Amino acid sequence: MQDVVYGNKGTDIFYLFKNSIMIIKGRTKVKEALSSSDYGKEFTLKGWVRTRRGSRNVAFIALNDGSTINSIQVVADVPVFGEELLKKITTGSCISVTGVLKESMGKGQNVEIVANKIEVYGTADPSAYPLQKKGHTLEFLREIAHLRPRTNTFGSILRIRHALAFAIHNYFNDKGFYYIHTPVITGADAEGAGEMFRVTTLDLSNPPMTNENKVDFSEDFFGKEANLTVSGQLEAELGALALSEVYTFGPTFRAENSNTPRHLAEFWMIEPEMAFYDIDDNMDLAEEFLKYLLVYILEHCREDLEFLNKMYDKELIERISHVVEKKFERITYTEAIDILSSSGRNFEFPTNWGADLQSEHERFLVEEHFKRPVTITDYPKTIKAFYMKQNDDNKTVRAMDVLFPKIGEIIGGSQREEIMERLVSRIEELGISKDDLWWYLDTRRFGTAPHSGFGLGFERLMLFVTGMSNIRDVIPFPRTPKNAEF
RNA sequence: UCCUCCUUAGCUCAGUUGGUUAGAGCACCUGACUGUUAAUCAGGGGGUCCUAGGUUCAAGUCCUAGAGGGGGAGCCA
Repeated sequence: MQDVVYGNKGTDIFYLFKNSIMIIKGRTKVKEALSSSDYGKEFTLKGWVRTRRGSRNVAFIALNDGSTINSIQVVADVPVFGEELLKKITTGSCISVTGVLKESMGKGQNVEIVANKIEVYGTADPSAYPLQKKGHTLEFLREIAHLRPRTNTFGSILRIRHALAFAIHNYFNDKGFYYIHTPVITGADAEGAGEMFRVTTLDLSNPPMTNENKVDFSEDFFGKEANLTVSGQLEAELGALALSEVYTFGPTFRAENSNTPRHLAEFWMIEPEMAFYDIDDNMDLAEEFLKYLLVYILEHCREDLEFLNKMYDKELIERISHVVEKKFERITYTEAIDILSSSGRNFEFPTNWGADLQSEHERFLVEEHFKRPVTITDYPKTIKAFYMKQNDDNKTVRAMDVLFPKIGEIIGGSQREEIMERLVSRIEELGISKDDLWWYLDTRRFGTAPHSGFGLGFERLMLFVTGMSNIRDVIPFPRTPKNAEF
């Protein structure tokens, strides 16, 4: 690598680094080679073998290094390399190939590498290697999550996952938001967002006990009960009431016994929190944010999207584009109930004001009635969290849920209650311990401000963007009830 | 957690009213083949029928319980 000299033109430094990454120690990535037209030039490529086929005289090796969904065809003369070497090059093996780029004689690819030198880094016993050239079910691939990144499907998903995460940081950074790291271990037990995983170093077979015959957590590592976070929101609010606009993006844990294609015990959540935003500003941000991310993926992950569109979901790209183009519908909870009850539809669960909307209701609104994403606001306070801003009707709160086609609720958020008296009275009504939240309440005591925020489930968005139907297939190593393998 | 369906070869599945030695395609192995595209052709090996009980002369098949998985629901992101 060349020395990096800081100088007059910052952009030069960027390109210096960029080039040094494209070609590392003389290695070229498959993606670069495939888009090259330097016919006759020698390249060295390294990657994993997808298939090998051929005849007595010539072997064709499909080589993939994950830089793109496409594999490059390596052509090897059998007499030159010998059957002994070529025998080792089976599906799943890892090789280094040095050869000359040529226009392909065969159909199906534009360029190919005619090998001069092949080195086998690692063989993969074909009778034991679980991945075949044929397609596998997603259920089977879940059982071999350590190898599934080597498939076309999971290569695409992981590249899209990366791009989506990158786009999230990009969006917020450009907009002047600060990324803050909220704690993964929390002593606050009052968030009410679900069952929590306990964090402890106590000896579970012989824990210290109090006089009242309860486990004595004062002896535990933190001197009190501690859990894995179910949300970074309360801490994010602290950041927003100092830095104005912040966001979190980190792992979140829920110990709910949820066995569905939409729930994980460990998932990633994005939680922006903004001072001086009311509920309408919040909705505007959520819509712009989602559309930015979808456009980013459409522009940067085209080949992967086309693959997923072809193999799993024929309407994927069309659906994403549709959401980008349409203005999200905005209605209140009360309006939603009216639409549902006058729809003439026979729902399994009848609608009545005060009850939460069921999946079937959300699907009807999004997929049949409006045919576009719907943001529902002003829910009854009885079915929403304590921190949401109370409306003057004394019945509803300034909550907002964004509902997406196919996957339902993708964003849940609200304007927050910034008035101390109202917040405390709500906390007391719900029987939540005020003492545990002293630090949160201090923000309302000292320089409180109107503010809003929302939570976006990263894997839920991944479901929408990839067209996958099970959330276990959009995270590398899913954690669900009875499953923490790998 | 509830409802429902499923579990047979490495993978995907068939297996009739319970009845001899449990099958197929693909994969794998061997061989053939002058550039293949999920290569093709011929031959071969490969089974704890999820687990534990039970009914029966006889269970892959019927019954009970359990485990794992899919779909739906609830909780939610």
